Amino acid sequence: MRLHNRSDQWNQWNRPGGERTVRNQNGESGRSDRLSAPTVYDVAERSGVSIATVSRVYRNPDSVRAQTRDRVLEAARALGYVPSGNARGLASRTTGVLGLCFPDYADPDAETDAEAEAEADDSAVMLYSDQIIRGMERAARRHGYALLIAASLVGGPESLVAKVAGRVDGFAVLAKTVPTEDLEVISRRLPVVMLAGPREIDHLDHIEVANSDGERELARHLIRDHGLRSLAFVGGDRESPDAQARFRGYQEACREAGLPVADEPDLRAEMMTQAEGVRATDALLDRAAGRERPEAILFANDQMAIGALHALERRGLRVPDDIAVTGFDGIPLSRIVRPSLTTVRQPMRRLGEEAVELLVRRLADPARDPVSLMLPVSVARRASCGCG
Amino acid sequence: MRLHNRSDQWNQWNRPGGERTVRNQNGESGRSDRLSAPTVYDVAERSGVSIATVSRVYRNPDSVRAQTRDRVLEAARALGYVPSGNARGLASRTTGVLGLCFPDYADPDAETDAEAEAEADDSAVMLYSDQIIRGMERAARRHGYALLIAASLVGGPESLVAKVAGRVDGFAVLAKTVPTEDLEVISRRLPVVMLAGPREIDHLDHIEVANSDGERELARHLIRDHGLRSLAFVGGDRESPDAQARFRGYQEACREAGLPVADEPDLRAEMMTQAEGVRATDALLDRAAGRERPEAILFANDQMAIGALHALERRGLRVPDDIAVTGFDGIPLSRIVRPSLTTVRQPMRRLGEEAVELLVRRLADPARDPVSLMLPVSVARRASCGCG
DNA sequence: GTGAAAGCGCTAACAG
DNA sequence: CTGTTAGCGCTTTCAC
Repeated sequence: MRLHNRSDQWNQWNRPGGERTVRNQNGESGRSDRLSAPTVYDVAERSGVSIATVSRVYRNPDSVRAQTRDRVLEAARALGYVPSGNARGLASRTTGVLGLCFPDYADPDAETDAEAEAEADDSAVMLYSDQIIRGMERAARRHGYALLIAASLVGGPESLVAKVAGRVDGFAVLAKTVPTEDLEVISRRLPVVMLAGPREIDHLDHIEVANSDGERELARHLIRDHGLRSLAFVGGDRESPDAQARFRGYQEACREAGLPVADEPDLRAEMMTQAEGVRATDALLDRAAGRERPEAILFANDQMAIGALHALERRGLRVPDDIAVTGFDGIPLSRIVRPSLTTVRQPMRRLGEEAVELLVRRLADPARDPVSLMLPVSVARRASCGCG
Repeated sequence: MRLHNRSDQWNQWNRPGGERTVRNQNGESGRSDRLSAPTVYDVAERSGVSIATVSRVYRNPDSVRAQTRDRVLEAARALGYVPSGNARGLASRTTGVLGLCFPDYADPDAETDAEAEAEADDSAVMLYSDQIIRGMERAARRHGYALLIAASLVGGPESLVAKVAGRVDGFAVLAKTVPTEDLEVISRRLPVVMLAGPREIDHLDHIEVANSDGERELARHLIRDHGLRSLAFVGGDRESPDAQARFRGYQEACREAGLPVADEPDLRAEMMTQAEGVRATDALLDRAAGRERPEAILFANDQMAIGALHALERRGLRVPDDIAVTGFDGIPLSRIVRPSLTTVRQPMRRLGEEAVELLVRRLADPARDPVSLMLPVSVARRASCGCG
């Protein structure tokens, strides 16, 4: 317990703002004043109340007599008082902010010209995180939170992730964004939810998308409804859990239907871009030159499928009459290309919303068991498979 | 100056974490520990250095001997230490975060089903802020900042804007988002940049888009290159500075060309949606029933123009042969519709990037004169005017 | 309903 | 290179 707490001492120790008062007495004001913003002390002094009351006016207005409150608010306005989120957070140990870390798809230093060119292709990728951001922002707002976003950037101990972690009450992480090791440490101190990837750390909440189910249903549709029997699958990076799961769904559908089950995708593309879709298609067709070509090519994402559409057109093959094509993701472009692309829609916006719900829920009850959600997807039957 | 500062006293006063140590001695650990996160004191103790050194390891790693640093880092890792952004911000008076306040386009409580339906139309609006967010996030990251976003929501003294303002080093505001009065107060304490609207407060930095120039050039193109002489303009809300400026550009082009200059748009639509575009088109054509119809309709945004495309098709009018149509904004959909829409592209992504640059610059030099940027736009000549 | 006291966890001179 | 010290501005019991 504290000794020597005579009032005069404490005023000096606890309220070193004596100089602030002097500054105000000097009549300084206006723009250049920005460096030393007014504090509760200034507002308290000007309105003749204690700092506690000023605080109450902002935290819980009803606990202060209306007259007092108005005096405080008026003083605050006159002074240009803006409560410091930092001080508030420090004292209350909450920030009122949720966070999102997502992968750094685009190089921030990229040439602006090249950007413009690449935008068409690029935008599909970006929309993924855009949608999640949108979903999170809305849900967060509904719960009274703001959203702090940062694309990941590897770094020293002072990485962006750490910065985010230190400024939020909890946050979501897109798969492959933050080193598992870091997450291990951070998640011991605040709620983290993993999005759209493997769970990695078992005590975390976690949301994934039904990749495998979606692809299985899509393949089933091709087999059962269109009677196709000779399919080919173009996968993605071996490391991508999404691409893996999609291939697994494809395998399952083949197995179910009594078709030969491939061990591996007929082809893999690392980046899963349109360009790679073109390449893959050409390779596949060249390879099948002698024999009969597949009746359908299933791609692990829309980008590649759209590339395939171009490649096939160039080769004079009609989609879906000569060959069917499908994608995965349900990016906006998929609805627009000709023929429109049959694909599996991912609920990205909802992913963001659910992430917030999970965070809010865990904040309310840190002891609850880790949750793992699997969001359903839906097959969009369009022209490229012979529907619509 | 402080009296009685004997070490034993000060340890007790300055480091009330004595209890924390006890807690650790109790051997508590694991998930439920989340409430009392480890601090610099814990890390310092465990690694046998002072808190200052711990701090240095994170702020300026090179100022600490490698061996010491590793000890600290190891202790931090073991403890699950995450630096508190709040404490850091409070002590250093900076947050390393920039903010963005944008309008609350979509009701966060909207039915999710209805949302899905509305998405097509909705997405155009949303993309506006999405693009800005994207631009800001990238630029912010490049400068080492994270981005805090929040759609505006009116409220008491504790509005979201205030929350954002209290947690960032500076922020951007989309026009019509924050009450000017609030901005007045806030901008006295930290840098604010106004985006895509009138400047409102004259000492603020401010970026707008060359609405008037764009529309003028577009109208010129119609008049000079396509030889059209009878034009109609469908505007937006009387209060919208954007819509106003676009109409002004249209007027200028008419004046230049010696055509009759309208005082008012031929028609106004408040919301500027596709549906209103349909309505406006029908109204315009019905009104002109007897007389000859205009050779072109210029809409204040793409949404309406796209609605017009539908309406015209329904009436059996061919675009651009029977009548030309133009929009404004350059939303993705404008490139996709048939005929593709001639429009004016807004550099929304760049808006976000420039906003960050302005903020960073002002942070570096608070005394510099307020800047007002006007971002150039470009006319996209496509099918709906008879080009492409 | 209001005030006084006691920190929240970190940074930032300033010494050594 | 490392430690000591003095706050940063606010929230929070506890008294009154």
